[in-house]
Amino acid sequence: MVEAAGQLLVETGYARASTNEIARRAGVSVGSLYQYFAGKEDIFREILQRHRERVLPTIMAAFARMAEPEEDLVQTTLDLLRSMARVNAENPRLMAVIEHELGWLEHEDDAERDLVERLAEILRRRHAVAPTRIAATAQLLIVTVAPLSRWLVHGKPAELDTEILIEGVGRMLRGLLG
Amino acid sequence: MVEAAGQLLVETGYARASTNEIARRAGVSVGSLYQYFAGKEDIFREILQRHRERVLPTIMAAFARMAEPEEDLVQTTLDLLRSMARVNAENPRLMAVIEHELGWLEHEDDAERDLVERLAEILRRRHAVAPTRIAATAQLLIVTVAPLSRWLVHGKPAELDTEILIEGVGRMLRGLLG
Amino acid sequence: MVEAAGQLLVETGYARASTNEIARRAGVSVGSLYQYFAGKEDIFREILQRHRERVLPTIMAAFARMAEPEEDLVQTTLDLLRSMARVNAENPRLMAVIEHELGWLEHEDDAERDLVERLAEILRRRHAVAPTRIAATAQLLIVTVAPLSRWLVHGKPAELDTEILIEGVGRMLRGLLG
Amino acid sequence: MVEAAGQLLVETGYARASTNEIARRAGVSVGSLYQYFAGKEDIFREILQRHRERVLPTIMAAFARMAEPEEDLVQTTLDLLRSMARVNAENPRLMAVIEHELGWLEHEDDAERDLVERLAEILRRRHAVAPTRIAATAQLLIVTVAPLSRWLVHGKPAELDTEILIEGVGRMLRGLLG
DNA sequence: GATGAATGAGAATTCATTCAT
DNA sequence: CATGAATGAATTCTCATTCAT
Repeated sequence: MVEAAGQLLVETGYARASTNEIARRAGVSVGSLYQYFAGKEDIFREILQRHRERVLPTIMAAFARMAEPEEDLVQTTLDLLRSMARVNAENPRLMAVIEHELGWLEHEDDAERDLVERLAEILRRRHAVAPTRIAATAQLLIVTVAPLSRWLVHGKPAELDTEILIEGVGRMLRGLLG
Repeated sequence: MVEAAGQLLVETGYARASTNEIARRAGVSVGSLYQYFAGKEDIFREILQRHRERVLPTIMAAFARMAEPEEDLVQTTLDLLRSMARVNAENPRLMAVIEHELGWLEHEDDAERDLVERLAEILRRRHAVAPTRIAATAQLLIVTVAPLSRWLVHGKPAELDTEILIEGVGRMLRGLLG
Repeated sequence: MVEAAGQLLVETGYARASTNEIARRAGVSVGSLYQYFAGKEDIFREILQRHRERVLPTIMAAFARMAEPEEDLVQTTLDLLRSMARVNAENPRLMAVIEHELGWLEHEDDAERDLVERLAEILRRRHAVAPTRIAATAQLLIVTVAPLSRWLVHGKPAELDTEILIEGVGRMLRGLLG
Repeated sequence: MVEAAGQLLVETGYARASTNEIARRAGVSVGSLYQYFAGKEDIFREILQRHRERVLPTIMAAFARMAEPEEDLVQTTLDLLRSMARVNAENPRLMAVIEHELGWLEHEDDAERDLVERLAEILRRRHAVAPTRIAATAQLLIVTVAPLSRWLVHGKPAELDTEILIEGVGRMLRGLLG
């Protein structure tokens, strides 16, 4: 059902994705759909939820490595970027549309705030940057890496080599963290 | 009329902004609206268009300064970031909604591609980076600065100081361009 | 629902017969109407269809009699004319409006072609006319009888006696077939 | 203007032929259109009117010949049929649509009634048929020849030879007229 | 729990007609 | 007379949601 909704979201957009059609594609009745979801929005909130659950472990794994003092911060961040790009690549169209069309139904940067908090904690423990700059640096990392990972998948022109881009990002990160 | 549409977009979102209500607010009849716009989408496309026309001069002015060899590339880029944030700040709610709700009707690839091209030309003339890295660097600058400028206005937590963030961006840029 | 549409068609014509009003008269919601019909045209196409299904058995029965060698061709054709006039007379207003207003949505060529074919076969088996004239004669019969049967019901001036007219048609048929 | 309306009538049908589009095609403003016509219906009534004015002289000429005792009634009627078919052939699509779509805006069989009257008078003077059958015969002739002439132009299958059909009609007429 | 027909408010869009310029 | 922008009532059609079976 959520899958059917995802398909339709990609094909027609949120507005034209009707609950009846979602149910039809999922091979259930509209009635059943309303047994499991409170309404149309709720289905797409679930899509968002699953998206986060898919992405979060990747980020957490990267954070775990970043927390290790012997790991290079820049390298692990670039690895994170690569991982995120890989996750996005699983269903690039869907990921793109989730970003484009489902933004309005989340008030909760809670998740993002939490990530920033964790990253700040890591920077603090590793004495990676001056204490006054920790919060801003953590934010900047999150705010920069996320759009980049999406763009790498569905925005990047084909003629641009990914590794050269990643190397450029590495320079940016070294400037920020160095 | 476009103004009325913008207001409604902010207040109710794209889906609930009806053409009849837009016309009513603009003080004209629906018929007139359809004399000037091909349909609902078209009105909002116009909003997008005006948005771009509002933003482009700012970018072009910054590019002009970047092209001057005596200007510091990083400083002018940060100025660009500040200018864009200022433009976005003129009507933060509208900008936010344009981001969140109107993404699906833009195919602004051409516009962005053009910007990247101009920026690449500047980097080339200033010998700012190695020739092999020009394209990637230009892309990275655009892809990084654009979301940042938006985020500074409608995503940034209030407790974070803008200047510290900008300084962080400065470090990233110096890393990239240095 | 089709009945309600028929009523409205008679009362107001195709253009002024709105889907909402049709639904209201049928005692259902517009939504239901659109669950069963693809659109406005579709409802009226169904009216046409039912009309044909009502008329066809009459024609087929007459054809069956015409196929019998012992039956008089002219008499059975006149009987067909009378039957068709009777069918049209069941709801003369509706038949008239179907003629006048629904012509543009029929491509009944196939149905008519089939009738001509069957009639030609009958003429051939009965050696009613010279082989070279069979096709033309069958066509002529169909093309002449059909409008006549309609005209008898909703075109004929009241002061004209039907039987005298039918007798006249008999003369024509005898001329054609004799 | 009437020409533009005729074109549109053929291309889109009465319902979709808008006054604005008619004016545009005619190269005048809607305002002007309403200076010359009382409304949409009026334009199409004019089309009907011109249609009749185009057809009537042909019929009258044939009637004049029929009135001559030395002319063969059947032959002149067949000539009329040929002439009418020729008139229809000038713009077959338009003639067909006029019949199909504009029927509802004429209450006036006055014109037809007049024709029947004249034909009856001719039959009476020529003693062509028994007095009791004059009215019915005249009607039958009109009612049969009119649809036939239209059908010859826009309904007749290409593989059917016109002259064989006309010959068949001749037989019918000879049967009818004695 | 599942079903899916029924609902009907609400949306987008059209177009005959008017009237100030 | 000509113009054509403006009008807005009316129409077609959609779709989230309900509820009796």
